[in-house]
Amino acid sequence: MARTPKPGTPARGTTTGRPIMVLLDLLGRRWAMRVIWELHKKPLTFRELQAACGGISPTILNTRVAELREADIVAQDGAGYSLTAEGQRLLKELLGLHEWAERWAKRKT
Amino acid sequence: MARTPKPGTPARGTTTGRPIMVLLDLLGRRWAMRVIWELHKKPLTFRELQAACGGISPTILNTRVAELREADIVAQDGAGYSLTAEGQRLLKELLGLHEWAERWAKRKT
DNA sequence: CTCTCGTGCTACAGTTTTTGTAGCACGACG
DNA sequence: CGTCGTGCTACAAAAACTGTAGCACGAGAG
Repeated sequence: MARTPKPGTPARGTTTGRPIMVLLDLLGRRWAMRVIWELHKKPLTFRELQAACGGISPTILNTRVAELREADIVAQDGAGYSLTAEGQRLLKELLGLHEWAERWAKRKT
Repeated sequence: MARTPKPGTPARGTTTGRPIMVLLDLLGRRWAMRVIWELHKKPLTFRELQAACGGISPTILNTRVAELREADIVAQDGAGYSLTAEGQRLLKELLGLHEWAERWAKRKT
């Protein structure tokens, strides 16, 4: 499959490697943010993570997890998968999205 | 193409329609966040937006823009495409990602 | 009116990504 | 040895995305 984007190298829709563009490419891949989200509470095994994501196929989970690991967002140790320090900081930003989503859901159509 | 996820209706990997899950599905589609990002400064025409995203194909741009419009994040008027009030709030959350990305790019490997 | 220009957008075929199911190889335990 | 749970791979089918071409429309010029 495709290459993991890294800051300083071209990503989808840009050749400059601007960090935000690289990040948007990385997080814009299916399940990427969800995986980070599901690791918020505690480390999970591969299969727990798979179940937490509603039965995502192992193929793509493995791909995403490998990318996030290369990006230093997720780590793997004996106990399974967990967020790195960077990953935890990123999760905090996703919490902002959570708040936004809650308000968004309440908007009157 | 696929259905636009809405809060309260099932999204990828969930049947509950939890707002954050719905949002992660919506934003996890290719180019979705990038489109929001590129509208930060001023409204853009379809073709300006296309160029801003590095030549994204019109097919998918149109799909994304329609989804974001249904989600009340992007609006379309005579002057082109722009962010709604909701969209502007969401953009602020993406700015958090920007800061994170800048620090991330500077980390020593 | 006609010609040109830029617009939003669609058609369509080709490619890449994602999905779903099956199951392998390994280590721990009995 | 047999069984269990683990991380993960194989592979074919389906869905998403890409790239190019070009249509239909409205505004402005002649």
